[in-house]
Amino acid sequence: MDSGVKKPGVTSSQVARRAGVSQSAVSRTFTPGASIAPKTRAKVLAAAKELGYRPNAIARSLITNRSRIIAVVMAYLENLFYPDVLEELGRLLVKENYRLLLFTGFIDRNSDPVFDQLMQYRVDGIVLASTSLSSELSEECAAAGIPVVLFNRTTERDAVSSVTTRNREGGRRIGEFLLAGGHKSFGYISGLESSSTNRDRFAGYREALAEAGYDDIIVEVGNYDRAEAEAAARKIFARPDRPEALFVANDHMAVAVMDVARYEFGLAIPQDISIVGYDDVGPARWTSYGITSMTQPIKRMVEATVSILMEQISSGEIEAEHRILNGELVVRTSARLPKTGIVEVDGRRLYKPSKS
Amino acid sequence: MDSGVKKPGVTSSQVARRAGVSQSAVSRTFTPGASIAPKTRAKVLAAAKELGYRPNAIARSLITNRSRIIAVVMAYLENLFYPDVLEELGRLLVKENYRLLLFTGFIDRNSDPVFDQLMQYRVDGIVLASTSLSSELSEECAAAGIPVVLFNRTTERDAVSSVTTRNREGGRRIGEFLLAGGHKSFGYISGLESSSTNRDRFAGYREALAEAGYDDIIVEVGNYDRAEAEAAARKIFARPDRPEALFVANDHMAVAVMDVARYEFGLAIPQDISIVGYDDVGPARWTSYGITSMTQPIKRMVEATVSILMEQISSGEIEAEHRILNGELVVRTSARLPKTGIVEVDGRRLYKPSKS
DNA sequence: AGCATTTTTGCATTCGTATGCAATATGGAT
DNA sequence: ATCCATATTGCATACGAATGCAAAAATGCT
Repeated sequence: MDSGVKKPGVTSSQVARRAGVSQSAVSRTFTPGASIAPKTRAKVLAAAKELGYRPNAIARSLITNRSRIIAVVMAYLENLFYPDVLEELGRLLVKENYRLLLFTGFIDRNSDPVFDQLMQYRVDGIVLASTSLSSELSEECAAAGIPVVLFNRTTERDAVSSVTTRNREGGRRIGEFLLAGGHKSFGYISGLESSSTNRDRFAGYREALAEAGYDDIIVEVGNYDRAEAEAAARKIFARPDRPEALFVANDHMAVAVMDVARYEFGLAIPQDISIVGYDDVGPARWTSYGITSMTQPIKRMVEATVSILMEQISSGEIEAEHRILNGELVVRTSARLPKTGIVEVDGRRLYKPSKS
Repeated sequence: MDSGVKKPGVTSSQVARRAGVSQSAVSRTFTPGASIAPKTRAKVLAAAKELGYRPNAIARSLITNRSRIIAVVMAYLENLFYPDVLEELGRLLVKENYRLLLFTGFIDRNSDPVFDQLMQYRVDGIVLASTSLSSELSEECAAAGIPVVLFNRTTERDAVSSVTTRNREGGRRIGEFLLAGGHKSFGYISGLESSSTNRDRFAGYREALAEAGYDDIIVEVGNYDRAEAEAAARKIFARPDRPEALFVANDHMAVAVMDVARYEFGLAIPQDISIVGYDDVGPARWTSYGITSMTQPIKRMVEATVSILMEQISSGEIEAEHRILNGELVVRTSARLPKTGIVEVDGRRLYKPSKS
């Protein structure tokens, strides 16, 4: 009842004494590849087990100058895409013997406390999902030799790597799909206008439509937010020239838009309106929604992220690397089907037009 | 290009030299409440800024024997309840100047590597959500003076605290609600049968029904899993004596069950069947589902969790504490309404029968 | 100014582990 | 048994910051 102190914990010296060896021997026992005789090692392990010893990662970090911790900054967890990413990141990092220090919420202000904390723990790498970093901060990381990977975002900035999918091609594919479905008027509910992801998706969509002669897209801003997406949907659906086809910048918003369409405007999907989303997130697959959506291959994206980190950590070279993966357009029930171009792969229906 | 080494980073000694003071002075500058003259402090801060110095949290932890890291073990992130919890935990811990080390996936086996890692980082506390801990492990934590809090689960085990809601009363309330709605036959789709949460919810439900003379509840196991819940729903809906009312142990499963009811069995909700869930998770609020559901007050649950941790950390006393909060039954459209007992509070409709 | 307090400072040590180096032990070949 | 190459060990030190202690400086009081 006195205290307020955590119990000290067993140290390598205590184990050493118990095993009748030096502290160095204990250290070497727990250092893979170190020079230690099997017999000594066994003695040490026995003593360690008796005392309940575990190497102190903090002390180790201090001397190796490696924390084996990766900071992950992630916000917007209400979009199931990100929890999925997080779970996969956790899995892979553990496999590489790294720990995941999570920062939720955004890094927005300039001299950010979150960033400070992150640097104080001397993390070995940083993953930024649904968040960016000011240029000063990213340069500071580069200067400190800490690799930074943007997840599902990209930037021109030096020394910051990124993992994305071909958002522009994705947007284009969606445009082509809707055109092939025979639609004649088009709308778009955008994500955050400042995000590269949103810009690219829209650019591709617009290109595809423009090539077919459709230059007027009805655009409203949803900012990747449910409530804003609902508001945007209401504006679009209330128009006399309501579009026949609507691309919503991600599924998280598309779900909300579909509810507005059906329950506030009495629209039948896809008879009255076709809706296409992006991410192929959990709810997109639920029967109530069945959203036709561009897939983002989370597993491969996370693999790429981790591999960039591992590579840069072990080489010490922080040269920006940009991995861009392919997605697929999964066809479900939220949009009218084109006559051709739909193929079935592993039980999923994809849109793969067979042009040159 | 040679290297593979992280840049060493600025140390307190370098700052000290630059500022013309001792290393101690630098340390005291960054230690709140330490004895340092304002003038000296200013000099140090200036020098620190010039050099880009940040205290090394690792080195600090080593000597203070406090990592200011809380380990959070969480699985089952596809249930949006948990990402919500995680976000809130992150927010509160940062406010208390703690960091969040996340472990995804379950702790199942006995001598678990995850647990080892967690102990190696000398975390100051542990939060277990959607996961438990074997008795040996929890005792080991207690012995090491590390507080452990179970989130949304409980246990009889000494030295492990817990935060839950009144699941039994919740189940009972749901039973009463369905009875008041005039239903005559009842079903239950269970969560993990080993979880305290599931046991308590079902116990309360059964009690309420038994008191009204209904002893036969049709039960199928969903294990808190979407696919299993769908299978369970199919079994129940295919019965000739399909129940009029169905309590699904959480919303994550209830969503799946509703889709099966509507799209595979053509059932109208709530005309043909009433469905009630638990958690009041995001999708429960979406118009397509509108699930009548027992709320779990995430914010207050997280507050309780953090406050238990902070208290035990600062006192050094690891005495198991069990906080049990109240939930409310939010009434939406997935279940037939009783004639009385529905009140509106802050725009939400709640079921609050006015019995003694 | 002189003395007593209080505040501020620097010194030296400590936390628990890793590692270069020199010393010692081991094994093999002769 | 002797010698040499190799494997293993312990010693001593370093990592970066916090802190008890004593010395030094600043302040208050008469």
